[in-house]
Amino acid sequence: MSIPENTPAPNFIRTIVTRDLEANKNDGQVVTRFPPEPNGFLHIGHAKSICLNFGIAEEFNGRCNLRFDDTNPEKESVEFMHAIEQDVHWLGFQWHKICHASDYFEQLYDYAVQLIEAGKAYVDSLSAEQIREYRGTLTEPGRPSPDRDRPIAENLALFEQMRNGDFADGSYVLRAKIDMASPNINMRDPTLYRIRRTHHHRTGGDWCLYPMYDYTHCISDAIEGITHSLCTLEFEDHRPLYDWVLEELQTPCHPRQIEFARLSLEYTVMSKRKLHQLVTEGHVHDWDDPRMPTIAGLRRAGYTPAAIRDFCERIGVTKKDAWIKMAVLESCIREDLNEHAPRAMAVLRPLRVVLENYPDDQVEQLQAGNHPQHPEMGARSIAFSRVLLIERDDFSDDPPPKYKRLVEGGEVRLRNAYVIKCQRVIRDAAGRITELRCSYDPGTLGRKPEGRKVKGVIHWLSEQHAIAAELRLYDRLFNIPNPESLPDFRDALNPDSLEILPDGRVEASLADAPPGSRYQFERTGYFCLDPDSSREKLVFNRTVTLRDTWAKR
RNA sequence: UGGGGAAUCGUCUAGCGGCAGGACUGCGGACUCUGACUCCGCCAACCAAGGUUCGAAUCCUUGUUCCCCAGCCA
Repeated sequence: MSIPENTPAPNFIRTIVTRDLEANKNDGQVVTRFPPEPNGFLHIGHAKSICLNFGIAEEFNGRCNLRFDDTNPEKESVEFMHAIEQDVHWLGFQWHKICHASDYFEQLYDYAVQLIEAGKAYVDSLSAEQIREYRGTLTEPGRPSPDRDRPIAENLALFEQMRNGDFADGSYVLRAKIDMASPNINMRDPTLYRIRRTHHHRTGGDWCLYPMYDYTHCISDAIEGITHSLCTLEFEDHRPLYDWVLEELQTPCHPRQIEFARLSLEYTVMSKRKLHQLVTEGHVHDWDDPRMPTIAGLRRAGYTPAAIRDFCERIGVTKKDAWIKMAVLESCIREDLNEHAPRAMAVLRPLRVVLENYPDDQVEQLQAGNHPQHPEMGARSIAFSRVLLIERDDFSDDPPPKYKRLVEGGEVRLRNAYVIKCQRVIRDAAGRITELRCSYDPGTLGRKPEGRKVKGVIHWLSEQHAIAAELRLYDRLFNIPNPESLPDFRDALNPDSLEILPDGRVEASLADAPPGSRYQFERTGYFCLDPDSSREKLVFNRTVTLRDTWAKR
């Protein structure tokens, strides 16, 4: 795993920060921030930003704030805020402090007054539609609003009245006075404040006037003494506005905005609007559904913070629009879990095996190592008896070439136990296999069989000792790499993204496993105990399958 | 002939005038009481055309393709 200890891979932002430090900019300080809007759960794309911002701060002995960009109360909530805090923390990062743009509302208001006094902002009575018309198009310049040259004193009075609630929602806005002919549309007198009589989750009913992102973000950065303000590519055209506000206001600190490419992951969607839709329309169970690309979903699926951080390191940071394959994420979690997850045996789709030459009333406690490469992880006992359960897939009455598992008349090794031979196949009236009658070779416990080679090894459970478990098998949520390319992304939803196996069995040693614990069920995949589990019924989520070079053939 | 960005193996990424390297994937093989892991090997790239230079992925010119922007969202 290539996380904190190792030197991180070079990227253009680290290069910039290193150069700034060498040039002794910002008094040798590095201060970053992760600025989510609390209007949804964090997803793997946010993890990239979190790892970048907290990672840069960590690497250069700086600080990173967690700042909530809570300027649009209509969509935000404390619930989302808490979920975000939990997720950042779970990823293993510690913020220097938690901040809220809403904490700066008073300062922001004062700064706006300064802007008005300097003749750099005005109160506009144009409607939203009119503002759009006046803005011009990509190829044609805009026209000035009739209110553009409103006298400063009048602007001041009006702005105060806006704050006092004297006007209806939407009747007035405060706009920056920049350049209606700018080729950059963001500079055509952008809106700074709008009137919204909405309860804010932190300031309650204190305000009916809320600042816009472009105005709020740069000032918040300046207030917090941010040195490097890292954001995604779509804000590149906003940088002139970011700089304009801070220059006009002569703030004590002027952070440098640097843009990088957001994460795009194949077979999922990343837009919050669409994730919202998946939840509210019931295509998934909740924000933490293991099929969701949210941090909470990945956590519930069994992903580890280390794997997610490793992933963010592996994908790199550039300005190029890139599509990351799901295989990269899966490789990260397999690498981590292969190393750290204890092994156990589980039978997903049981098939009964009766050992005809094994005493009816005998039970042996066999020892099984918890990790093949790490004996220090210990071992546990597994009961062995006359009636066993094996995986249905591990027997075939029509084996393909090179099939190494059990066939009629053939032998197979039971993992951590004996070699058995299939004598007879029992079928029901419909011809479906209901049971296998086998014999075991008592001389093969911990020993190779004599005079022959047994290639196959399969997992098993003693029927009377195994405990019931529901196994939830997850697959990709969408069946095309880029669902957002469709007119309606929901058309690409994978109908088989969840398969529930209600009649699975797991070994008894798992009876007291705590929710969230992760295991490798040998030969089938990595699983994580779901919070839906109860004493009566264990529920496991499949995090990811094992690599399977056989299945690929 | 609006503005802002980006182009390197299939994918992601390193490179900063001097042997195009790594990761994921794929394909062979070895090992194996997990068809896992591990190990060995292989396939595979500088968007194009010019120019500068002893030497160009890198510098210059001209193209091409892709992405973003016309919220009182962030």
